[in-house]
Amino acid sequence: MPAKPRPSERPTPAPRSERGELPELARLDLGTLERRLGYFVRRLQVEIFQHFIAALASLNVRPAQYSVMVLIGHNPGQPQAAIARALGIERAALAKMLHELERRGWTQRLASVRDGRSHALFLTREGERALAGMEALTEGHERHLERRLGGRRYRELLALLKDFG
Amino acid sequence: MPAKPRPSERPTPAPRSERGELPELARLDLGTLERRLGYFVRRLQVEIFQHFIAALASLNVRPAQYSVMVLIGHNPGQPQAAIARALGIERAALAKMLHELERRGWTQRLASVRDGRSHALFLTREGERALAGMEALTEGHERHLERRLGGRRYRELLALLKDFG
DNA sequence: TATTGTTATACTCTATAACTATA
DNA sequence: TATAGTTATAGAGTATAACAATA
Repeated sequence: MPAKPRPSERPTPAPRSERGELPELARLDLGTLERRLGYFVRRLQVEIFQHFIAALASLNVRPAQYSVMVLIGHNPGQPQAAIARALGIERAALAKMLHELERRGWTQRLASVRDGRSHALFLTREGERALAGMEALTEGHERHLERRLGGRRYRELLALLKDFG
Repeated sequence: MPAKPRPSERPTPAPRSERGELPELARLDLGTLERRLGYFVRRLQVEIFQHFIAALASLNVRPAQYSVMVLIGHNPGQPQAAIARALGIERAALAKMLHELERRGWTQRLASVRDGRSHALFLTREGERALAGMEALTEGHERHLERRLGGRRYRELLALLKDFG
């Protein structure tokens, strides 16, 4: 549904984009946002997460849950604090998430033999299977991003960010 | 506070980072997250937003509020729907935010003369001043990001993302 | 019929504090 | 005294549906 022109109600003419087209779709002026890295990073992150959630809708898995499953899968036996620290999330948030993952039968907490305070985390057999399913869907999601961004931009972004992080 | 080594409680040796150091700080294996653009974009976005919020703490302005102020400032007289669409946020969320911005005396809603349904948005005189303050602090924030990421990576990221969005 | 702005609801995320049990 | 895990709370962000007024 094509929108109608938006009225500018002041003598001050609303600035137009540099491309010179008519304001039919009201391409607004981003102003100083054009120079804010956070603005563009946020827009991209939101788009990526939305597509990720849709891609994994059949498993009803959110990005944060996926990242926890991956980390436990690659680091079995680690305590919760180590996982939380590695992902930059709060211990409290992780505890709540693990409750849910355990309820689904995907993760397991075993009392640590070396430190009575900590829980060693593992995936269950079923959790391994679920993770395999997530990885298959996530691969498809990643290939979608590659097409969406263009292979070159995708690779350059990944290299820049990975090198930094 | 240096942490102690984390126990791996299974025969399976926990994978270590490629850098060969001892697992004193338990650098965990990111596994397949190493190939997920969304993971790195999210980590960067969170770091940027945290610093932004701290940098503008004296004004108590959140990133979304700042982006709305900038857009209204550069596109005076636009209706709410146009602002919401340009920023990719919900009309409902914007309505709530404008309530707050209006309460602070920074924005103004005038009934549109051309469309009885819509409100033309403007910054007040005070809003213009507040925005100027935000821009000064945001510039400092942006220069911090440039140092943090390295000037080259900062510029490359901004160019890649801006060109895409 | 469709759109604008609004309100209400629900759910997720985040941040914080307080608590216990261990170290 | 510090840490690990837990619980509870509050706040922000997001998504959705419903509604009145207007187009």
